Amino acid sequence: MTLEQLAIFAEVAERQHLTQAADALALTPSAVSAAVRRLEEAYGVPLFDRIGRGISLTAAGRIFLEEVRPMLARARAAERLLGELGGLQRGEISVFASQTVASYWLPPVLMRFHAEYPGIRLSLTIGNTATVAEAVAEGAAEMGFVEGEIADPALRIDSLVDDELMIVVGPDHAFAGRHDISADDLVGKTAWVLREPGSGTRSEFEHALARKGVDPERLEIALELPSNEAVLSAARSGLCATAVSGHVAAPHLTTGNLVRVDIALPSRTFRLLRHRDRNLGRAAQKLAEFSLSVAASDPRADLPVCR
Amino acid sequence: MTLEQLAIFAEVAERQHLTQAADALALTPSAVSAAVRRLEEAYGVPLFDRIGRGISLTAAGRIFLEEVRPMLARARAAERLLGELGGLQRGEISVFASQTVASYWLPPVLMRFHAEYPGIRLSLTIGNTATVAEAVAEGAAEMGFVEGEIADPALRIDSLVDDELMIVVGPDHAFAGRHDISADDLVGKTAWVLREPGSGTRSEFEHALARKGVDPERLEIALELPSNEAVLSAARSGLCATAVSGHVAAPHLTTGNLVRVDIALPSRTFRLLRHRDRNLGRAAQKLAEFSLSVAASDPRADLPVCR
DNA sequence: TAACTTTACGTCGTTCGTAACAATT
DNA sequence: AATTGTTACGAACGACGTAAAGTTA
Repeated sequence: MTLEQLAIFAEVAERQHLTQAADALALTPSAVSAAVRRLEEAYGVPLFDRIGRGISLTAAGRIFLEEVRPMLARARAAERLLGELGGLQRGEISVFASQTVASYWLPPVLMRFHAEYPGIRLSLTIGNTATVAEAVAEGAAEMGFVEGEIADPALRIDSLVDDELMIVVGPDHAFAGRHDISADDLVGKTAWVLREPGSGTRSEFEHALARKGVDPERLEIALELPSNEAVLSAARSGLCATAVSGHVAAPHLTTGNLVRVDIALPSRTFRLLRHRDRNLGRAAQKLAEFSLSVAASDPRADLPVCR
Repeated sequence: MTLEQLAIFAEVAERQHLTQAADALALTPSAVSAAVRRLEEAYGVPLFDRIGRGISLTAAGRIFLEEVRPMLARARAAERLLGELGGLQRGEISVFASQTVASYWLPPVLMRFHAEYPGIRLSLTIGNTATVAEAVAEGAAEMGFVEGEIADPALRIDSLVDDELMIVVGPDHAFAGRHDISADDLVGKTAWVLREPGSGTRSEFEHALARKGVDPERLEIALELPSNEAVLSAARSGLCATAVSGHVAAPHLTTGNLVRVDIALPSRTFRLLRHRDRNLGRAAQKLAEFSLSVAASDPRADLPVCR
């Protein structure tokens, strides 16, 4: 039983006229006749009565037609879907990303992509760097976004934008506006509100301090909070300093709610992870290009006041 | 896009293993590989990633698989249906029949058929002789049952059983038990309750009387009733006579509720109508044979006391 | 005669299997 | 070395079109 046979059968059955059906199908009456006969003989069921010089459905044919019609509809739907999957009209992309990039840099990229290709469903899963890399390697994610270093031979890695870890304070804080803050001032001269231990931001900050010769243990930590927005709210009070990703701080710096402290911390890079061998669908490929071009257009576009 | 291609795709997709899928499909890996490739190239959509020495679904492939699975299920259902339509497990037979045969002789035949082939749906439509013949000629009915003569070159006609028109009265009626009733006695010696003008029974009765030299107009008609059971109920009172088909009267004669008057009226024949050229499905053909054999087994089987 | 379906037959394209090949574990 | 997927190629099969035949209105 072939889809073509069924389509031919349906066409003939609905027109009750073999020649007209043949025209509609762009076939010769001979081919149509043969196709119907094959279908009938394969199952031993007469579907049409050859009556006089015409043909008309048998009872079995009528019943079968009821089954065939919705089936052809499904087939056409599947065919259309397959075509759309090749184009950019339909699809589903699974993206894994680590905390910061998922929360700050990525959303506007995804939204812009969605605006351009509304038929593509995007699903974003947040995980740590290892989780993201594993998902991409296994194929659970089409692509991943992480901050920081990663090394996996199965992965193809592209740098996107630089992210600066920065120290911010409220405008009323003693550090605000000053350009002579040294690393040593970070201990004793201010209280700190930081992300919780285990978070990427916290560990990066501590490593950065250590590289500057400051023992993180000596910081006066007033509070540990489990979200970026929480520590920023605390800093806004002017009673403490905090350290966050530049992408996190950016919107607050532009409004003047927060002020950056003029101490350089090492920057890290957002990276795009793709599988080395696995082919991306056209949609996913487009999203990857999208991310790369957004990143390339201006690595600092989202950090207008970070200098 | 072929059903076979889809089946192959689904098999490979579900096993994530081309060779195993090939075994399951009784094909060579080569054929399976080629089939998948054809499907992919026809629509320009990579459905599998060839990764290492294995293959795994792409995102597009996963989505497509969700569409393909229910579709293959439908296809298999249609295929099964087609097979069953050829056998006697499924089907639908439309039968047209005229009043008397539809109401009395046919039902037990249909019930016996149904008991043997419960998967076959029977639909019975009642009409007059002309309606029935037309339905069969047009194909609206697989077969028809009528009483009396019919002539249509498109129809194949078989005689089934004889039906006697008979005069019946209640046991208290003056005619009951008498064997010396003549045709002339039918006028003036009893009141009549008859089926309405236009019914087959009424017109046949009047023609029969006319052939016996009795003017139907002279009958003392007390009441005209539109159903066989109604006239029989009236006759049971003993106050009138009536004329009905032997098949209609039979059950009442056996119980003694009614008595037949010993006057011979011409008999008519129940006939089976089939289209001369149109092929019956196996089920319908079986039903026709069924009717013929029931009729042949004993033409009087349903008329035990009609003599 | 005209309309319609079917049969006969040659041709072309598709799909299959065998066998060799390439790549991975 | 064994497993797995792919390519090359020849053979079998199926479907199509042309042309002719059979049937009916």
